[in-house]
Amino acid sequence: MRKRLKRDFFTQPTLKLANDLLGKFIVRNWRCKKIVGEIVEVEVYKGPKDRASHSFGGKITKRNRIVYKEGGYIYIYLCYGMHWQLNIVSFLKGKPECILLRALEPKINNLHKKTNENFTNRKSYTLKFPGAHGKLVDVYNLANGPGKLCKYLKLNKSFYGEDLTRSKRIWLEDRGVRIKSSNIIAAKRVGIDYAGYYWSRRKWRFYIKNNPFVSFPRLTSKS
DNA sequence: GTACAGATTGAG
DNA sequence: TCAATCTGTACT
Repeated sequence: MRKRLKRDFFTQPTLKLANDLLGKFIVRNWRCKKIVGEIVEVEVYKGPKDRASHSFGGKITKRNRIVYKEGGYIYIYLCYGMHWQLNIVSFLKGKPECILLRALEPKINNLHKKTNENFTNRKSYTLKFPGAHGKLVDVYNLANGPGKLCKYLKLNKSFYGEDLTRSKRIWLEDRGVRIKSSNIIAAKRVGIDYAGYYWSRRKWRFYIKNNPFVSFPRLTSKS
């Protein structure tokens, strides 16, 4: 089952959509190949009340204007001058809310077939496969963070405003995976302590329980 | 025009 | 623990 997700999926209320995104597949058409990943970790930004959101206070800028559209568009921006961050605009037109994709479980063709010859199974979480230039790449470190995720999917500024329901180079699919709510962990968002006690402690980061592909952010302060 | 901080990452 | 690297935003 491979069903492309349509507008009605993306216009769901943001917190509901965030939970529904877990287990969905993101597909990137790149040079006649498909780069695929299963979404395993997301984070909600619910402006204009949310102090951590780029649309806090109803602010509209050239950068964030896309989040005022209805759900299904891509909001992508550069962070720290070098890392792209992929967000999916959610909910209704005029509601500036979005969901940051933080980690994917990469789906690589013939992963298991190749395992016998080229893969080395070391510790529990170090599965490796030969990358583009013959170099060994750790699958678990390929898309376990918002910046690395964009690198894996080969995304850049040109995807700003891309419509996930129509685009020929990137879209989302339902492949029949269902994540039970008891297997979804809600946690504090990452890297937004500047938003103050109330907003930074909201548990709007969601990830699949026990999934080894989620990001492991360093603890900068007490959790 | 200028100053500054940031929804991160990988190296030391 | 720290620097890389650039753009939006809020000032002068």
